[in-house]
Amino acid sequence: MSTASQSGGTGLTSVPAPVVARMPGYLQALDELAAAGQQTVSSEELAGRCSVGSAILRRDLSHLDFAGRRGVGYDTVALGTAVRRFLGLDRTRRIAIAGAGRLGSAIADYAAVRFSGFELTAVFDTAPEVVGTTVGGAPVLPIEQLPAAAAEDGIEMLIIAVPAPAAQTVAEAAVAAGITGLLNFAPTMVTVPEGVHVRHVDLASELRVLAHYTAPAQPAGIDSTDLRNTRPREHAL
Amino acid sequence: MSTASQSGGTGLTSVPAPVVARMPGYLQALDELAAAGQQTVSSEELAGRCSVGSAILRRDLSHLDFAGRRGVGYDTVALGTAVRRFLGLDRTRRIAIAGAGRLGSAIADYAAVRFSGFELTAVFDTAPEVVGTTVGGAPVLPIEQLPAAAAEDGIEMLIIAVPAPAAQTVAEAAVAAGITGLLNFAPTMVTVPEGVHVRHVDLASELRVLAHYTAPAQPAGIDSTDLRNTRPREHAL
DNA sequence: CCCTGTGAACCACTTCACAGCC
DNA sequence: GGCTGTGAAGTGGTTCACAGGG
Repeated sequence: MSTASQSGGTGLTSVPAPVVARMPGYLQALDELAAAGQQTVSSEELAGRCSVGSAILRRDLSHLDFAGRRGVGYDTVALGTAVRRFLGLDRTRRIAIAGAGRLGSAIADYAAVRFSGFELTAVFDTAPEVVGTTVGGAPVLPIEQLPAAAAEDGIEMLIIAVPAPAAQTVAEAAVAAGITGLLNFAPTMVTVPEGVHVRHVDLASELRVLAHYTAPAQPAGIDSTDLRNTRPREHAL
Repeated sequence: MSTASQSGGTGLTSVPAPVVARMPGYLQALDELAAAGQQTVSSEELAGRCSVGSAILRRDLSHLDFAGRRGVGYDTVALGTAVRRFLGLDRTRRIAIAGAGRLGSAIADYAAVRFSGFELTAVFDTAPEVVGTTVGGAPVLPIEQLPAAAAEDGIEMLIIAVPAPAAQTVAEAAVAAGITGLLNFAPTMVTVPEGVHVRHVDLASELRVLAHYTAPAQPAGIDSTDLRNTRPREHAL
């Protein structure tokens, strides 16, 4: 069985992954509403802003330790707080970036890194000419210092923005340093031991998926290049 | 939030969105295998490389106009061709980037943009000092020329890498120019008319989701430490 | 009434298991 | 024997619709 240990792990009732994935959207909308001075939202309105159905929004929120007011709606600030806590953002999370190249620098300067409950602690790189400089308000350190800096500053997450060949090595160093969350931008799959979370973000994949949806209808025609398979299976749809 | 809306104009895709999302992973693995000289793969081996089950891989491939050989496996090159066609990458797709800032430049230089079946045709920006330069091998043009360039060069997809406040405006210009696929990196939701596909890629959301999974168990409420590698490719940047 | 919260129905993707072909 | 392709069963997220509180 491949990935045998996948859902077993930490036993208890976990929140479905799709629900977790929607939470940041709710949080952003709530922050905007709160900033605009709106005190309450109905599930209908909030759902509309997030392009989801109101039923699913209500069910998602039922996973939170929070209740709305029937006949009224949700308190924007209080719900935002609840969602933040759910995401583990009720305290500031320390993050670092591996790779001070163009991508790493762009990410470092991206406001979200600093204003969404995160604190960029360091950027790691191997190139001597960038070590010692500052990127996105954080010092660029030699990658050898990752373990020490991670332990010292309590870094919990690492954004991997290095070339593909270096990604696995960086990931392993990060794991060894006690980091348990990786956001991998390198176009390579990294493997990590159980207990470490990796989210892989791949521009090429995204573009390719988009390409599928923007492709004109092409019924499989005679232009087919493979002639070796004698059975031209007809697909059901 | 990820794109779930398909229903392309011609009623083509009845292929489930999760299947489409996994195809790029198969393609990359197949390309690697083919480059390594391996002629056939079993579903077991290919699935292992993509961290999915072999059953799901076989079912995914059943959506293609392609057949493997029982007792042998799949021809790596031929299957790669079939997957490429499925993704609409059997012909080169023209793309452009809006925003020649750090992020836009990083994306433009990203090899995947050029070596995965895409051709970067132009980069658009408003800043006079960058217009006229070259980024990632493509000319930087004033954003006003988007419609003309899109029509002239047959641009089908646009990567939005502009500041959030400009994203919706850019999206509307793109739609008006006949572009039907948008990859939005701006931390804002853009709304488009039906028939246009948007994939939203949000670093802040990714980090927040990761924060949830790396958060220590919480006293009140539901702790969820869900390890499942749920959707290996969904968001990017 | 209005809007939330949720049991129950629904649907869609996943997984199993094996028939069919190599 | 090995491996694909697929009906059938299983699972889990979504949607419905209404009970229940303000």
